[in-house]
Amino acid sequence: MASNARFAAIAALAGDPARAGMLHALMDGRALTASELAHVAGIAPQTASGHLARMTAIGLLTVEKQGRHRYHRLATSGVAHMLESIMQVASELAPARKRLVVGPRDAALRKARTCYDHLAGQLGVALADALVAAGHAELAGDGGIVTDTGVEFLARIGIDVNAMTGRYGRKSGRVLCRPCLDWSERRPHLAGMVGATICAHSFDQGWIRRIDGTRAVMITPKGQRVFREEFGARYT
Amino acid sequence: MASNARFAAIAALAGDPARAGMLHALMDGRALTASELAHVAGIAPQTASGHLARMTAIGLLTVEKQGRHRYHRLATSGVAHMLESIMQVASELAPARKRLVVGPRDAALRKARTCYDHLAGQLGVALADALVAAGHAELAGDGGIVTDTGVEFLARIGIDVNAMTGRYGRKSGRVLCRPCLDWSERRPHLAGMVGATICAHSFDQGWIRRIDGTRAVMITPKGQRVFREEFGARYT
DNA sequence: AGCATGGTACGGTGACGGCCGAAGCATCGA
DNA sequence: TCGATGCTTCGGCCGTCACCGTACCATGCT
Repeated sequence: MASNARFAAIAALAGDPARAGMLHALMDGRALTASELAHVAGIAPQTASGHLARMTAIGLLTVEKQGRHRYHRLATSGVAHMLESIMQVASELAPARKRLVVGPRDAALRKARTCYDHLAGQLGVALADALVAAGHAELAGDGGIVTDTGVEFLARIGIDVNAMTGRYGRKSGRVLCRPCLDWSERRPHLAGMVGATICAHSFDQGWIRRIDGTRAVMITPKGQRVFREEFGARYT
Repeated sequence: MASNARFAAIAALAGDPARAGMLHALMDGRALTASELAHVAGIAPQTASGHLARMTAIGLLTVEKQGRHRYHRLATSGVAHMLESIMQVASELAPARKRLVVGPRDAALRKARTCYDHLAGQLGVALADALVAAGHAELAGDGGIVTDTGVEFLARIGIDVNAMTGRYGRKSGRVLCRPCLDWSERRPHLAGMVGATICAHSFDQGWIRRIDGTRAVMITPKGQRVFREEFGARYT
């Protein structure tokens, strides 16, 4: 079939180290400028410009210009999911010895970060674990659901898991969610509609805040209290 | 982080047209010989051999030798899922007008085929629709579940959805399943543990049979009866 | 043993593509 | 209006890699 060419083109775009770095940086769902992306990829701005143009042309990225800046972001959540699944394979295939922490910047990422539109890292996994332990959610490799008590629990905290129903095409009578395997913790955390809603609410309430311009987030004192006492999450 | 290199290497391997063709052919979960793969990719055997060696070396494929044949297959279901998600992006980004049927071989694929370990095409979608319509399953973009009546219904047909529990790491009290977006029908069908079990059972019972050496399957008369009368599936 | 077949190294060729320097546009601030 | 900044286009260099012809190894059949 003809779509094979498209498949190869997309995978090839993701297959260059420089572009992979940019896509990786965009995995937090934010929009970054060409200069920022050039910096994270370690290449000259002209080179980055070319890469970005190609990825935008094929539809992996969308760009919106504001003044003299051009903000690039992942075009769809499907793209984010594709990147996730490649990372998943990459970590499956990684030799077991290669599991060492490389630096303080990495440590912050492992602690808590965003993964496109939801929370990951120790925080993300701990929240997922806590919800499962309390019987508020059920997770398996194939999928997951939020139980009735979970819906109630989240509503009490101020999170309406039905708010984004439309966007995720929910037809079911139950609240479904998607597990997403964490590359640092190697355990599932909450993604999909529910994960995105929790993450957005956490930013809104000031429970978490972005660290400078990275995917890493810091947990505010208020967040510490909420995550530990309300959710019952346990993390170091 | 260092795993970025692995990410890029994997995506780059998938990003070559010839290799993409081979991976695509392996998406049905079967093991194919180097010659067969060279043929579907339209390249010389030596070239294919090199490609296969590289993909095996990085862990995308596994190979088992039988006599003078070497059978290659996708290493893990994670690899299949990665390929799926790339195809998903490729079809999202495809221009709308490009949706034409190209030939009889393609027609067979659209009718019914395997997608790694489960059923896809019109048959796969029709089965999923029928199960949802009967209240036996619930599907959304994020995930899906088989209801209690669904478990009972499938058990009556001879399909034990709990049989493969271990392999899929199910911890939940409910039977979860994974929706997989069909590239030809553009609608979700049943994947994951449940989809794999149904597919395997359908082969066992002689409801479907492979067409020569392709991903396409034909529906036997017995299968026609079962799918229509038992499942209540509607397809042309 | 002898031959055919499936599959794998090796070397050379050609092309695609990543990279940056230099130059050109657009936008913002003074 | 002038300069600074963000970004893009152009041109040329260079490395990488896909490809196949040839040759070589392994298995199986006769």
